[in-house]
Amino acid sequence: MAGNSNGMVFHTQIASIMEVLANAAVAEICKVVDDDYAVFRLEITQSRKENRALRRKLLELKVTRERVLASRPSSIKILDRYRGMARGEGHVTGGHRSFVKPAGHNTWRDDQPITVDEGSGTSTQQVIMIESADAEAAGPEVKQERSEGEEDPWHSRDIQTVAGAPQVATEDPTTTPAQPRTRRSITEVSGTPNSILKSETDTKTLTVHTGSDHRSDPERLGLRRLGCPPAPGSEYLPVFQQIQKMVHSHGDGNALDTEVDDPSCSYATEMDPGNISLDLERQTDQSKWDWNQYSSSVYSEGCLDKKGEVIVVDEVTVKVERDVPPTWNADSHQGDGHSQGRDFLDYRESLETNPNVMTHSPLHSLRDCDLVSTSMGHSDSHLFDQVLNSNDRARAQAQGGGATSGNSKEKRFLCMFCNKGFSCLQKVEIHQRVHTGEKPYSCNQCEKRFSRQDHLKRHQRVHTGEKPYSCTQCHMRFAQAGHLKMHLKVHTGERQFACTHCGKRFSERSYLKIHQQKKHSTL
DNA sequence: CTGGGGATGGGGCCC
DNA sequence: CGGGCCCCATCCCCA
Repeated sequence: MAGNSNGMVFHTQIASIMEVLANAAVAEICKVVDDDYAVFRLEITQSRKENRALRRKLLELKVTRERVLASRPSSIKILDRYRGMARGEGHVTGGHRSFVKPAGHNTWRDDQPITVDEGSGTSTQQVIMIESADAEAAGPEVKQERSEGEEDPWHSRDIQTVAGAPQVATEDPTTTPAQPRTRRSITEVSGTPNSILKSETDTKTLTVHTGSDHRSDPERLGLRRLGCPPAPGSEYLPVFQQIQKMVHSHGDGNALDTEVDDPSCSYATEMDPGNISLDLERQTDQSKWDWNQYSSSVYSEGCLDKKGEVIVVDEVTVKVERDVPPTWNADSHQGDGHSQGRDFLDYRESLETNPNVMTHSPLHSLRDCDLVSTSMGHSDSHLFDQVLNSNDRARAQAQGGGATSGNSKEKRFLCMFCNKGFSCLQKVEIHQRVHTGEKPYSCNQCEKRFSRQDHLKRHQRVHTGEKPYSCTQCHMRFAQAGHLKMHLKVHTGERQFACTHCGKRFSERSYLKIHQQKKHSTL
């Protein structure tokens, strides 16, 4: 019995000890979880605080910008002119007074790289200008815009707990296991149906997601090569305007706030970081980069104004994704072989292998523009550092005697994007509009824009009904010589394009091509 | 499906 | 050098 009694006491003691240990373990686990959760909440809180600060800064910036614009009659003149142009397609949506494309375009039109949103206290825009100084290190080339006195959030992140959140005694923000984050310029757009900014958070990944099927775009041709890469050879890289973020998470896009407001950790709390709202999908809208907007802003209708040439990229929608290295998303351009992002990659690749890039770019005068500097995080800087370093390398190589031949008849002016050679500066500048999407010449009757003046004139025959080319065989008249030439084949019965597979002949190469695609696509 | 017309993009050349 | 034109290619729309 005594043994049993001792055994009972022993078991009781063991049970007691076990209970104490279990309680201690649970308490420890709870503490750890609470701490982690607190850290997470602090991250979110900090993000919100940063966003608020950034928003205030942007508002201040906007006010300053308005003052600047108000003091610049020429700028306002351009703005007003464009508003007149844009009355057909530009809409003032909600409180955001901005020129937007028709529904489904998700592009903005601005008269200047710096655009003022009127009538909305919440609408802000921010402009990124990547300034590539000659032979300078890539780092300083990317300017970080900060308000005065604002410290780098990476280095100075004051931890603040939200009411109701568990207190964390002394968490060193710099040593917290928080995910590295990247501050980005944020454009908050309110009232723009296709440009909804759900919330603002930091982002880790800059994803340029393009690849729109321009066929589905009513203004497809105008958007065809929008958002092409910045000019690597230019002293000033393009201005990325309206870096807009769309934060999506768990359906409603407000999950971040929801998560933040969640009750603090407890025994029952399951923390699944992967399911927390930081797990945000990237999603960018198509046809985001409309260099035409820039064109119409810089140039008057059908008139090329060389002043203030900049390259503007509208609306790069950036979303948040965890653990993804900064990269240009080349996989997101399915269905469009000429996607903008792909262009950027191509251009980067070409830079790497282009020893003769010369710097003949209309972007050179960018320095004359009083642009707002950039606000980019280091991941972005890293991204563009690659570009800029490539740019510098290419430029250095060019200066080293790559393509500077003394023979003026040589095609020594190389396109900085595709390395194609041209005999004179003007040609290469015009050609580079292929890459930049710059369309300085706009039709004053239908808002269409063109990269070349002769194309504009040719287009305007559509409105005038002028058909100077008439068929001598019939009464058909055509606006273009090529149309007449093609038409003449109707009379001659010429079918010079034969299918190599079945022998069928066609009058036009395009017919043959379609035929082969449909009939012999498997060959 | 094919053909025709319209429109646009881009290069080259001429004046 | 800039404007203009020619030419070609491509795509879209429609009958």
